[in-house]
Amino acid sequence: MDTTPAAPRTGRNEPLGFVIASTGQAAAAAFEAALAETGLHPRHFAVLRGLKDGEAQSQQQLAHRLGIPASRIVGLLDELVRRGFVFRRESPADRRVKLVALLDAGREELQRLTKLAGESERKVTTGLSAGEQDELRRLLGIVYDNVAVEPQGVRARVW
Amino acid sequence: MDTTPAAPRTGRNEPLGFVIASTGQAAAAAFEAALAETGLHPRHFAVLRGLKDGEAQSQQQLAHRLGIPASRIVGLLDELVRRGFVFRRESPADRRVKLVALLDAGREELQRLTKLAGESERKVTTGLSAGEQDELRRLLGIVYDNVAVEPQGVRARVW
DNA sequence: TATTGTTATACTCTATAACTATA
DNA sequence: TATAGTTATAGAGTATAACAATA
Repeated sequence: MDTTPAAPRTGRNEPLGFVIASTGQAAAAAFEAALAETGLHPRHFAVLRGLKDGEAQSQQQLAHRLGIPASRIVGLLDELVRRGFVFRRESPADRRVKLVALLDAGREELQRLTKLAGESERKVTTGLSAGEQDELRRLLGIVYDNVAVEPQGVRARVW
Repeated sequence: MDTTPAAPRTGRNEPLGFVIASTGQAAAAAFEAALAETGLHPRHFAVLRGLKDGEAQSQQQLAHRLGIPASRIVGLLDELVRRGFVFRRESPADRRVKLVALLDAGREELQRLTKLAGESERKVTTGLSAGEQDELRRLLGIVYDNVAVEPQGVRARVW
């Protein structure tokens, strides 16, 4: 017998909030699936992107900029260091601080992930004209400002 | 010093997938917050809605229809029974089966939750004309069909 | 005393599978 | 044997707070 639960049909009169939430979840899941072959999570991608601007920076600067709790950035960086994508070194100015930056392998991995992200983005936008994509962005921006608790224009960290 | 992490600014060139995902998360969080005063989770709301059509039904029918795993419906119903919103009784035809249905208090609670959901929905749609809401629905429908793994038109359960 | 990075603890969530009582 | 409902267990994920080193 069929044991898989039948999800509710998309009633045309489901609340818009529900439609947005479930579409958002599906999009996030699709992106996570797109990265799965690398063994990395979207958050690792976010960290690598946060490091791409060259200059070595402290872990806390990085975490703060990405909206990642300080206690969580450690594990993410551990994994990236373990894979040889990132290195840590002591700050000469303050020995409490660890400066982190990309290695060449990390730059390559970032390219690879960016390519996968682009494919995922293309999948998301299939069938939407450039104008429709702009319109969707605009409408979601309005919704976001309506519901977000954060200061306006600041998005919660999903990836 | 400021310890709250600064979330990344909504760059206008963030991938659309990210914009959708973070907006979806914010919408879901807003709805959950709207229900918080009742002490119930959006999933309880979904269960009550699933029961509103009167006829008593087995827990598994209900779980299957809502896309909730069988082992999870139990706890949700426990809470609703505890609050006097729902009752369980043995099926006369098959004593393994428990039929569940709304009590009057459950119907009242459902109304209350529906009202809160409506307020949340109004908050989501503030500043959007009816036409824009339709357009947003349409565009998200395209995206959903692009990325969803489920059979088309079937939405994952968020609430 | 305060701060950076780190680790440990405790807590929530959830999926899985075991278990019971019926069929 | 199979099924409905239930419960137990284990694992992932995460937030919080404790901690060591340094300022």
